[in-house]
Amino acid sequence: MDEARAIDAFGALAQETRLRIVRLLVTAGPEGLPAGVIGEAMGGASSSRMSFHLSQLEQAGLVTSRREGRSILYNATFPALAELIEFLMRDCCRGHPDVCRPAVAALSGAAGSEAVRAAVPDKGAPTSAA
Amino acid sequence: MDEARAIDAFGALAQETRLRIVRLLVTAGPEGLPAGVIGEAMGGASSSRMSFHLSQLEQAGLVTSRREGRSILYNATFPALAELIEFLMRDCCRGHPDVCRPAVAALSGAAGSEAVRAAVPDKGAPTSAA
DNA sequence: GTCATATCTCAAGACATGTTGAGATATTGA
DNA sequence: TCAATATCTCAACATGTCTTGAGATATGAC
Repeated sequence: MDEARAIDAFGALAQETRLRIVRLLVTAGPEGLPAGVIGEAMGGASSSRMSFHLSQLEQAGLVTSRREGRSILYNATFPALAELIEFLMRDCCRGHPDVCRPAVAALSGAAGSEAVRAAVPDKGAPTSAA
Repeated sequence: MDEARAIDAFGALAQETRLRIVRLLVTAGPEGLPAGVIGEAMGGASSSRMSFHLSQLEQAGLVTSRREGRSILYNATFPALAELIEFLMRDCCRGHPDVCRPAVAALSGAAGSEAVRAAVPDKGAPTSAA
């Protein structure tokens, strides 16, 4: 993911309604949800407001849409989310792998395991990264 | 990291100058850089422009500042970056751990290793997450 | 104290973003 | 074809963001 694309993605996520939409669609999985249901979940947002935010997310590449009958189903673009995470991690781990370890460790739930230490590279960065 | 804080952070990163500042400060490490040097690196941005963006980043918790002589040194807040990554991973891995694995794997540079598979939890999610 | 340096603060203007409401478009069923 | 449903598109408005330039503030050297 290049810088411009990351900026678009960050911008798309920097808004309450859109961030919630993404989280909702992530939990909804690959089947997706129709715009109307998403609007309901957003507290009964107007259709034009939904359309606006959904198109912003789609332009940013974070969701995709497909028509199914009368409805248009949206789903999260998981690869784009993964790339965004990777973009952030590259920035923040470049020379500071000890910073990313806690994030990965928190994910795994387990204590700072050997697995985590193995997953995050250690290029000999300082430990006082705070 | 809660939703509101994540939105602030995403908003702060959704701007070319600010994203570059963060990347610069990450590579600069814990010693940090003076505002003037950062401005130079941003193509000679005006001091008021720098001040604006740096204060945005500081409000979002992504950088911290301290005075040292005449200069004010800024450095990246690594824990905040790590929390942001964790926030994103939680969203995107909730039920879809196979999505986060590539990101972690890309970080480690190594092929999709056992270490990575161990670091990212597998709660029995579908594999067709795309 | 005075001066130079480094940075911040403030106000103004241009531009971008988010919301609303009215109306257009596509799909389905009677 | 007609009506109902689901969603999009557009224009208008309010609000927020970014840049600029002028001036204020803090620090250190003379």
